[in-house]
Amino acid sequence: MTENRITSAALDPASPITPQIYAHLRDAIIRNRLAPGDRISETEIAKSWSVSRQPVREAFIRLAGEGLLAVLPQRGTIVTRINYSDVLNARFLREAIEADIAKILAQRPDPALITELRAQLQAQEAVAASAPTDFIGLDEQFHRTLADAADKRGAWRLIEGLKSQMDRVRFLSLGHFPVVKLVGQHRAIVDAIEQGDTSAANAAVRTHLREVLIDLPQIHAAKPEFFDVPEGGIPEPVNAPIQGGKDE
Amino acid sequence: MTENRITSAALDPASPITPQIYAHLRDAIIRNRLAPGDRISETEIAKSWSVSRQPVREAFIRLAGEGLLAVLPQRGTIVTRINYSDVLNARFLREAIEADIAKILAQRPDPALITELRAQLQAQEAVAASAPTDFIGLDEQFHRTLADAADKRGAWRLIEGLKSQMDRVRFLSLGHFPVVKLVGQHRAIVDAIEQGDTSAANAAVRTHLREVLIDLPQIHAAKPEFFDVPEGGIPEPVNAPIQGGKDE
DNA sequence: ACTTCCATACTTCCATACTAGTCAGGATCG
DNA sequence: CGATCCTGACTAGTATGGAAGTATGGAAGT
Repeated sequence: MTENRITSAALDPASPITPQIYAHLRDAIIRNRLAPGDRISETEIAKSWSVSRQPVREAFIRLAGEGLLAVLPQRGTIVTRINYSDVLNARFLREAIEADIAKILAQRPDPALITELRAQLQAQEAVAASAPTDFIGLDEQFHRTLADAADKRGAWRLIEGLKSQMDRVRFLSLGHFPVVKLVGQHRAIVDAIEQGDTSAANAAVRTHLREVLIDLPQIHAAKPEFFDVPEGGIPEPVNAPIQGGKDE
Repeated sequence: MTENRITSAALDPASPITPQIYAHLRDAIIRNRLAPGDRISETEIAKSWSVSRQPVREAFIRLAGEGLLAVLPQRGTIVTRINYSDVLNARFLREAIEADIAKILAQRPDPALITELRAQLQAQEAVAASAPTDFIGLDEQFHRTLADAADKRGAWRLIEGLKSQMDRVRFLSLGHFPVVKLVGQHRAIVDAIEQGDTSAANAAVRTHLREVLIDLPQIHAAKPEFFDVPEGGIPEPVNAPIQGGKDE
C-alpha cells in the first residue's frame, strides 16, 4: 500500500537514480504522505520503482543523516517520529544564524536587495488568503534570499537541513497558519534592514522565528502519534534573550 | 603508496565496517595525511583494508556530504582542497550559534558547570607549552561542554561538521599556534558566564572564534596548493558586529 | 492455559558482477 | 607533420546474490 503514496511520478532512467529516490522520499516524509512511524524497506521501495536495492539504500543513508529515517540493522527502517526537541533545536539554530545574517545585511543596506524583497512581500500577501500551502515555498525563497545576499550560501545549505524537521510540523499545521502575521514580520525585517538598524533587524528575525512554531503545542496535542516526546513531558523552549545587555 | 597513510590500524570485523572506514578516512583527511587534491578510489581503499567496495562507497558518500571528498561520477574521487570561503563560513556559523549558547548559559549560571570548566582550563594550560596538538582535543571538549550544558546537543552535531573544515586548517598551523592566548579567551568566556553577564559572554565567544583562524592568511600563503580560493582572490571575512546597537 | 523452542520469513549489511561513462595514448588518415 | 578516431584501462553507478541478525507464529512440553 505504501507504494501508492510515494511513486507518484516515474523516474528518469537517464540521470542518476539515487538522488531521485532521495528527493521523492524526502518530499513524501516532509509532507507526511509517509507518516511518522511507518515501516519501509529497501526491497519494497526498490520494487515500487523497478530499480535495484542499491540506490534505495544510499538514499536511505542520506535521509537517516537528516534524521528523517531511522535505519535499524537487521530490523528495518522506519520513518522517524517528529522529535519535539529536534524541532525546537532546529528553530534555535536558525534563529542564531539568521539573526546574524540580518545584522550583516543591515550594516550595508543594498537598495537592489530591498526592491527584490519588497516584491516578494507582495507575492506573499497575494497567496496569504488563498493558498497557504504556497506560502511555505515563498517563505523559503525569502529566507534564502537573505542568506544569499549576505554571501552566506553555505549557511543556507545548513538551514535547509534544519528546515526539514520544522517543515514537517508546518505541513501538519496548514489551515490554521497565521500567514498574514508572518508576512508582517517579514516586512519588519525588510524595514529594519533598509534603515540600516542592525539591532532592529536582529530582533525582528528573532521574533519572527519564534513565532513560526507558535502552534506546535496544539499540533502536538492534535496528533500526538506523530511525535516523539523524549523523556518527561514537553521540553520548555529555552532561548537567548532578544534584549541583550548594552552591547551585543 | 596511499594505503600506508590510511591503514594504520586494522578494522574490527565484528562491528559494522562502514563507520570504521568513515572514521579512519575522516581522520586522515583532517590531519592532512591525505593531502588536498589527492585522488583516491573505491577499489584502492577497499583493497587496502581487504573489504568490498560497498562500505567504502558509503563512507565516501558521507564524507562528500561533509565537503571533505568530491565524488566525480565515472571520473574519480578526490580529497577536496580547503575551501577558503567554506572555512570562513564555518567560522561565521559557529560564532552565531555558540554566541547564543553562551548567552543562555549566562542567563542561569550553574556553579557545577563553572567548576567543570575551570578544571578544563587548568588542563588546557598544562598542555599549552608542551603539546599543542593535544590542545585541539581539549578545545573541542570545552566547546562541547558549553553546548551540552545549554541542552543543545543537536547544535553540537552541527558544529562538529563545521569544525572539520576548520580543523584541517588548525592541523596545518600547529607549531605557531597561540594556545596561551586562546586559553585566556576561554577563561574570559567562563568568567562572563559565572557573572551572569550575557552580553559579555556573547562578546567573549565572538572574539574567541574570530581569533581561532587568525593565521589563516599565513597558512594559505605557506601552502597555497592545499587551498581552493574561489574566484578573484581571498574573500574578505564579513561578520556581524560584535558591538550591536542598544539591544541585541 | 502458559512457557519454551524452533522454523521461517523477513530485515539490513556486505561481496561480487556487470554497465556505462571518462580519459589518455597510439595508430591511422589527410 | 598534424588532426582524428579508436582502443583499452581506468572510474563510479547499478544490479544481484548470499550472510548474519531479528521478529513472529506455531508446535511441543509442562
